[in-house]
Amino acid sequence: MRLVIATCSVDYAGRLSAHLPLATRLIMVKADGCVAIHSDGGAYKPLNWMNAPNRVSEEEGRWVITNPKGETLTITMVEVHHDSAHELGEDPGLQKDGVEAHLQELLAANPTAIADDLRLIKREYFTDIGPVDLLCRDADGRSVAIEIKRRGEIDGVEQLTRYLERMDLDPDVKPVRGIFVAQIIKPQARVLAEARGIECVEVDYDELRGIESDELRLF
Amino acid sequence: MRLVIATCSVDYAGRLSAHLPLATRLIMVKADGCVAIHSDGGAYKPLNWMNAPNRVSEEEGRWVITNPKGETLTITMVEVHHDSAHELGEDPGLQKDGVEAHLQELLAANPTAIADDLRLIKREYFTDIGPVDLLCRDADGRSVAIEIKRRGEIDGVEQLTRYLERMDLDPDVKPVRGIFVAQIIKPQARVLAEARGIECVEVDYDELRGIESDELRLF
DNA sequence: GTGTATATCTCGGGG
DNA sequence: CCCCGAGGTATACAC
Repeated sequence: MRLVIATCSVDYAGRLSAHLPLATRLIMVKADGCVAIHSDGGAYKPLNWMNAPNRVSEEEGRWVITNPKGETLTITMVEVHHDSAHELGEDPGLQKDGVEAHLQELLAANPTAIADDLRLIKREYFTDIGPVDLLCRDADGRSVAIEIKRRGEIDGVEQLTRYLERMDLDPDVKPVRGIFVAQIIKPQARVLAEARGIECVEVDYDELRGIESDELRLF
Repeated sequence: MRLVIATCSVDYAGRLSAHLPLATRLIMVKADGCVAIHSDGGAYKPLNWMNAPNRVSEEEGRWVITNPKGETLTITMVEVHHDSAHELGEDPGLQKDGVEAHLQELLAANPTAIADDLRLIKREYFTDIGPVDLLCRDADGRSVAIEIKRRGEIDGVEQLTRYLERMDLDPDVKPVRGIFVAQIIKPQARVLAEARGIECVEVDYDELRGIESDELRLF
């Protein structure tokens, strides 16, 4: 990784045009060639950047970085205050716990935590407009499409609505019951869901993990 | 801005849990206190971070960064390879051209670029579920709701659908005509839009800018 | 503060 | 390659 502190101006031309007036900034060049220009504040997002793959042409006081789409990032250097390179090596990568996929796994294993008459038919059931998180059947033999979110907002209701709309085109499964499941469901999302006949269920991640480990303990 | 290259492991506990095994990484601390941990590849997004405002407790070989929500980022340092600080000063900030707002301005000034019988009634017309980008009227006196995107995808169609649904509740404006406008409309979005009776129009930003400057030239 | 929409979103997975 | 969905999304802006 190369770290350059320089007084520079920057221009990006690509999906939009963006210009940075002259100021002192950090230019970070990673081993894969990606370049990011950071100011001394404003969260982790750089002011300007160019992802790998790209080609860097480094001339006297002027770097031009071009990617395969023809987008360019031009850095005009007025003064370089610091320039160092560091060997970092490969990164083993980030391990996450508590994302939607885990919630989906737990609920697939315990669909009765959503409604007590559900049994799982398929995880990631593919319609032609996208995958339904869980497809279940209820005690009446009806198909139940379940959309799972960590946070239940309007987007998720729209997503489930699209799937229901699509599945209802098949007379064999129609009418499909819809359930929107999340750790927290925002009031607006709840209103929209219920107006469309979609049930809302809030679940607790830690509690589900508890159920899971209780079941494991039985073996 | 402080730049530290260190062999470290990192743990984040907050909205989810995330762990970084021991490796050599860049730790960037900005003047506003935000901390970002970068590997030597993988675009501009750090592996882990903590935005300002936060509190940093820096002990021997162990940094604990806590934010007001109680989320914590713990960095366990095994070896520090580099540690430098740099005065960058204020950044004048990024100037952008070509974002959705500009497209909206251009189309508000030239609604006939969308359909030749349109005249503008209101930009950012507020319904109680959100703002319609442009509200126009056509030659037949019908209300026309226009949603503008740089890239036309399914989300935008859903958004416009919600507005149309809402506006159709008012018998005085019903039925409202909907037009989805974007520089590029993805096939899926087009299918969904047309299935819902929403027209699709692709526009060219540079061409619109041309129209605009031609009109200015007339004065 | 909540709610809504944008983003050069980034990133990963599947066809 | 594109499409689609998740994200500790972040960020800006209106109410």
